[in-house]
Amino acid sequence: MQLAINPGDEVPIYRQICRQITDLIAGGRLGPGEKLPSHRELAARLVIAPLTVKKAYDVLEAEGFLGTQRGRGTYVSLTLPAIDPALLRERLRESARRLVREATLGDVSLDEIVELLRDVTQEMKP
Amino acid sequence: MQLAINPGDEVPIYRQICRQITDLIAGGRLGPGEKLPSHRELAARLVIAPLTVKKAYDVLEAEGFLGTQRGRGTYVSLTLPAIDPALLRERLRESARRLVREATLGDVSLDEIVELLRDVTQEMKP
Amino acid sequence: MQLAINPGDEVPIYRQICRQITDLIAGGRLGPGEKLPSHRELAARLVIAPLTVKKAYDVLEAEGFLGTQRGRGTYVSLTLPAIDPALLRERLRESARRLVREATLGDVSLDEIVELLRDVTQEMKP
Amino acid sequence: MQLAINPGDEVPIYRQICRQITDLIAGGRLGPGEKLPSHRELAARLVIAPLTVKKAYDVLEAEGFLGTQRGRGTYVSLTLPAIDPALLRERLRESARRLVREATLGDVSLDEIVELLRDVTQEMKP
DNA sequence: GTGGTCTAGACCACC
DNA sequence: GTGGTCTAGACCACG
Repeated sequence: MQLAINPGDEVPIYRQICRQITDLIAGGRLGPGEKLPSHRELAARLVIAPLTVKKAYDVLEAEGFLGTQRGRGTYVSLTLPAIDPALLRERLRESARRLVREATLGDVSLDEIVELLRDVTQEMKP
Repeated sequence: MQLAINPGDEVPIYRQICRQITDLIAGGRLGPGEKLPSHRELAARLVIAPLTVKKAYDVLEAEGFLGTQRGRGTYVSLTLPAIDPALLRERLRESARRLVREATLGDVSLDEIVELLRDVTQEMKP
Repeated sequence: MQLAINPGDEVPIYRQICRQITDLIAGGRLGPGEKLPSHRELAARLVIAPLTVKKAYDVLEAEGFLGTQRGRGTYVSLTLPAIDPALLRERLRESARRLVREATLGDVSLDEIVELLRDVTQEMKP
Repeated sequence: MQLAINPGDEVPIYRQICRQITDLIAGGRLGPGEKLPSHRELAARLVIAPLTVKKAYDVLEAEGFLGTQRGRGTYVSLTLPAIDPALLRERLRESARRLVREATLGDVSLDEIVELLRDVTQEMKP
């Protein structure tokens, strides 16, 4: 598992980790039951404080993506969380609106956006 | 001009205001030269602190979307800011990635996303 | 709001706080929309580290009992979380089993247990 | 003897084992003098480390529920331990409080809880 | 002043 | 070794 964090970024480190791990899961590069590095090890690799990684793991566990077993480690959940369809729709709408807003301000056409989406999808698939 | 803010949201109130105003501009519902309500008035309408609206206006002015004329009020800039193409590309990519990530986790196909984008675009146009 | 924590206890401090706050909510002594003390203030009162209280608040927020607004404070949610009925049943069953087990080992009759439940209920109501 | 453990649970595995064995004793399904499987055998059956089962047996022996005879195995004690009444009362109170808390949050009436208790009691008797 | 994040370091329980 | 908890202290962003 390979993550890249950017300490100077506006989005907090622990959220960057969350985002990248859910990306890996969504892309199938992290499968159900797979073991993650211990929070200490990952912290050492990323050269950040262990608690920061642990917070990311905690959030993902609360959201149902990960499960931990004391003394044994942290694993990808066997059953990924079902999302409330109404909530999902609203989230997607908001993200779509954001994308369109940014595109409009930059004079980027809808077709170019669709192209970009395909590109990004390829990038994320395993 | 009609805005809706959500105090409990993760994104700060002043940014919610910024976002919605740029939305209105991008959608053409706020044209160049148009006058905005005073920050005090808008604050009263939204039931928040005037300083919060002021901060939003300040940010938008710094970004070139708005201009203020002392004693006369705040107006939409006559010439909207040109955005650094590289920065724009990166922002779009990130937003696209986010959309794809959410769609994948929710089992929503790319075609459905494209449909959603068209829908949202219609909604935002004046 | 008045809490009592026991640092030597087997159950972690932050969970003691969670438990007592949900108790207050369940008993109606903390109503929807009510403001909680800041995590720093509560920490000072309980003579523990602020982060410990914050963790409790974070957990309760993730569970839907509390909501926070940056710069303004932490409040009891206006809409308390709906619990999955199946999950609830299982939890209740497990708690009931535990109670019966302890009672059996101590030769306490079911009637005495019912009496105890009434007693405890009174104690928790406002 | 049939146990079910859940590695992902918040309560440690060795305590899950303790709890279930005391359950069996309290319910009469494990009588005084009865032989338990060796810790190695039980560990193999549960697919966990032998040391974990050993720890559970050790705790139960320390509490007086089990007795071991070197080279012969582990047995249920002929005389079950008397429990400190004050400690018992406090434990019962806490478990009762927990049950009431969960019931209140889930809008379950006290009568339904009493019904549930009778049900569970039946289930646990041999 | 309030919450949000990060750090460094400690001790414990579990497997 | 792993995760779980707690501390003391720092800096930032928000309202």
